[in-house]
Parts: sequence; C-alpha cells; structure tokens
Amino acid sequence: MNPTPLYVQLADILREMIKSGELQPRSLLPSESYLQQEHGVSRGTVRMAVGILREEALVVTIAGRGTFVRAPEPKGQ
Amino acid sequence: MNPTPLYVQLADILREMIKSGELQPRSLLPSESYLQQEHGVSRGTVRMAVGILREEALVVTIAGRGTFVRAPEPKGQ
DNA sequence: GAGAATTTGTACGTATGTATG
DNA sequence: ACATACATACGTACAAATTCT
Repeated sequence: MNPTPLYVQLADILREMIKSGELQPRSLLPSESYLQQEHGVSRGTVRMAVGILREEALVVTIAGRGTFVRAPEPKGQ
Repeated sequence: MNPTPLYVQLADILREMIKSGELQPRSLLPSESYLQQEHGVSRGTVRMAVGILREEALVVTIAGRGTFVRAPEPKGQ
C-alpha cells in the first residue's frame, strides 16, 4: 500500500529522460536546486534520486560542476 | 521549541541596521566574507539572510560588486 | 591590456535535527 | 526500530563579474 517513495519516483523520471534521449550523453542534468524547485521536493530527496542513477552508472557527478549523463558503453566491451 | 534559524536572525539584524540608518541608502552592505567572519556563520547562511532582504526589496545585489541598500521610494512613484 | 584580488553566483558534499508512518 | 522527507547549517569547489595594481 505504501506509495513509491518520492526519491524513487524522481529517479524513475530522470532515468526515463536519459533512456529516451531527452537528456543527451555528456550533457548536464538539471542542478539539485532546479530539481528541488521543479518537483517540489527537498534537496535530500533529489540527492537520493540522483544517487540511484549514480549507482546504476547512468550519471557521474563532479563537485562544483554538476551531474553528467554518461555515454552509453559501446557494444562489445 | 525550535529556535529562530540563524539565517532569519541575521536577516533581522541587517534589516534593523537598515531601518535605523546605521546602513545608509546606496551604501554597500558588508561583504558575504565579512558577515561570515563577523557573525561566525557559513557563507550559505549569510546568503540566505541577504536573500530575505532582497525579497523584501530592501537591498539590491550586483555580481562582482556587492549588495547595496536601496534608497527608500520617494513618495509619489 | 594583463594579472591578481575581491565579490557574488552556482553546485555538490556532509552532518544533524525534526517529524511522520 | 526503521525508512522517508523536510529543514537547517556547515564545508568545498568552480565559475563569472568587477575592481585594482
């Protein structure tokens, strides 16, 4: 009965934006601050969502810069 | 029970300095770096405090220059 | 004009506290 | 007890705008 946690929902949204190509490889994800306001959640929730994508190796985060969409691994590796 | 947040307290102090005339219209507010050290808080806390005054239209901030006390609106404008 | 220093702008990293279910 | 979610507050890093030497 428990609804899907907000941070999982947000991770799902962002993952879909990457898979669909809306967020291109090597491009920046929206900042934590932007995602906070855009989705009406706290920074902690945003960070947990992005953390999921990081664990899935879909994105790479650099302090002071932002979070980047990783290039998909070329086939045959 | 929660104490007033530091950034609200600092905003209150700065607002009072403006209202009282200690900080004159068109003069510069102390820099973020100065306010940090002077009040023993982090830069983020200073920025949130100044952000409150900005929302109240008591000050105007210019990147690379500083934050200025706004001149009170002359009657009839 | 070049370069350094200052100041604000933006972004992520971490810790703690509170509240709810 | 635990997970979720929010807010506060510290810090670091990098970038951009401006000023000064």
